Amino acid sequence: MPELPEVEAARRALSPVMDGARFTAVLARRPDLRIPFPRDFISRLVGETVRAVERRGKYLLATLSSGETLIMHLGMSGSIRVTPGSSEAAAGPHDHVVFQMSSGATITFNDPRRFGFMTLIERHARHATLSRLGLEPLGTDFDAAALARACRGKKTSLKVALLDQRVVAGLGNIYASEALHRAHLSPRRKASTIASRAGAPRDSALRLTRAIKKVLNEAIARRANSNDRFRVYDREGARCRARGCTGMITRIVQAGRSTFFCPVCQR
DNA sequence: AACAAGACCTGCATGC
DNA sequence: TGCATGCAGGTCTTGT
Repeated sequence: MPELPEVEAARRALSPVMDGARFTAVLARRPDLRIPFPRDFISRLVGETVRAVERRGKYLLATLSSGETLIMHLGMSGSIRVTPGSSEAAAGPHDHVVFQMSSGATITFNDPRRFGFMTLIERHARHATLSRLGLEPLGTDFDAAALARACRGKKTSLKVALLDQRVVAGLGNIYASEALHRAHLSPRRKASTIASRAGAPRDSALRLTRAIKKVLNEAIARRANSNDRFRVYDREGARCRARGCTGMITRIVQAGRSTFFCPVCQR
């Protein structure tokens, strides 16, 4: 499920019950998530106070008073439940981690496919993937010039480049397709074509940055991922929703993943 | 170095 | 009904 908007929604749910709160109990019910828990995961958490819950791309980061950071990733099917009061009895299938906080809340991490994980690190820079994440699409330094720079010289398709977390952090398979449609750019274009030879942003880069922000902000504002709101994702064979366009949404496979686009209005 | 393909794991929809 | 197949919103590793 989770791309940046869903992760941001999780952050906003966690922040009020975690910020300034202490871990009073930690339950790791199933040890074999994508990354195994570090040794002493529980003892390093219990008693610690959360300074803040932040998000970087699709990663949730809870900084602790000890200086360590709790990293949470929802993978493909992960979700986080926040319930008031102690509700250990409610732990169900695929509830892998349960936090009891001094704020009174119970936080439950559920993940059927177990592509998600939780771990503890001493410093952000120490985490290989985290330290290599690309532009934060809702951050202040995300603009056409930065995106063009990140795509310069890239021979992959635009869609595959947008999926690469080292280019833009947080876009996933749905919103990469949605942003490209909104920008009227073909997912098959070479990524480097949004920059001039010298690396300056073309008009397409400007349209794409605006489209990415718009698509993500709208999704955050509306919270739920209801399919009928998508312009292209999972709409193969349906009519293009772009103003004045009579095209039909097409599905292709790029880097092993479905891409949906309109071949008429996306060039 | 950059890219494609396969791997990880479970659940759901489809078709026979 | 049962069973097989293919697909899913993410990343990591392996091989070219």
